[in-house]
Amino acid sequence: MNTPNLTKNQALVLDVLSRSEQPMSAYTILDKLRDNGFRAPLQVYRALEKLLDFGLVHRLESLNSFVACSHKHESCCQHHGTVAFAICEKCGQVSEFHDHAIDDRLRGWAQQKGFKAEKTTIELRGLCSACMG
Amino acid sequence: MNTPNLTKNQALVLDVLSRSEQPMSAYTILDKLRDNGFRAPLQVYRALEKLLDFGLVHRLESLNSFVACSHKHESCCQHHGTVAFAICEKCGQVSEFHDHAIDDRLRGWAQQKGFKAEKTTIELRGLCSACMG
DNA sequence: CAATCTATGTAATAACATAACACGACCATT
DNA sequence: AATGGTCGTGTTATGTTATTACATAGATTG
Ligand SMILES: [Zn+2]
Ligand SMILES: [Zn+2]
Ligand SMILES: [Zn+2]
Ligand SMILES: [Zn+2]
Repeated sequence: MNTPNLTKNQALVLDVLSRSEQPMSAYTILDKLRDNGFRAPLQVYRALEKLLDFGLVHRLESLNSFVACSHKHESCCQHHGTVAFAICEKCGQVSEFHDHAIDDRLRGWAQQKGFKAEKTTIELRGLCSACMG
Repeated sequence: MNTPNLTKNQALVLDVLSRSEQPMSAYTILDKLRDNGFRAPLQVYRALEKLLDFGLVHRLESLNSFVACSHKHESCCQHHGTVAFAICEKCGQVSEFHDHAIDDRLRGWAQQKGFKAEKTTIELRGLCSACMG
């Protein structure tokens, strides 16, 4: 999916997410954008839907929250395939990474089972190095 | 975690989940158990919490739903480490599997980054072989 | 018995997400 | 210019998922 020009609301939502150190729920984003005229959850959800399509934002399923993609300038490949997330329970920091070996294993399983995967979620919850005692 | 005797409510919830072909939300479980005296969501959530602890039930994060564990009698290992799920969008069927190579890769990444993973979620959404055109 | 722990019941509320309808901007075709 | 279509938007209401707070009852134990 290529990334066309963003609309006003999309740009606002992406901006808020990009500045955040932590994942944000749709309602947290809404609160941050009240001063910009946001009044209702749908304004956030509609923007998020597009940003997810464009690959500019990821949804963390285990958190019902969203993060800006941090994969952009990586050397190994252009458009990421499956992305994995490590989420610190304490400080909330999210590390986005991908691993082609894991992709391969999952693809192999799917092929063998005749399963056609449209979307893959990989999320680690735990403690980041900075937060470990 | 060893599995002690289940309480009445835990047994009811596990029974409903075990009979289901598909994952169930807490509220769907609640509806199924109205005739057994269930009146409030908390009765379900409390039972689920314990069943998750015991490893008898898994939560599907991308669905906000729950399935009974189907990993019990597998040959390769006793207690599963990380479990992955393939979820058919059409028929709802869930296949639970695990892959030690994936575990190893994730463990390797975590070790390298100093991340201590407490819980890992792997979910594939797509179409099962029976549902593909 | 008193203290404590666990399971339970109930009501209220919080948090997350979508449906339905309306309106205006934009653009292509006529 | 008028028509129709798509898209983004605004607003209200509603649906779905999960938790907080408080109360009760039974089992356990010192
Ligand atoms: Zn890559
Ligand atoms: Zn941390
Ligand atoms: Zn195994
Ligand atoms: Zn299917």
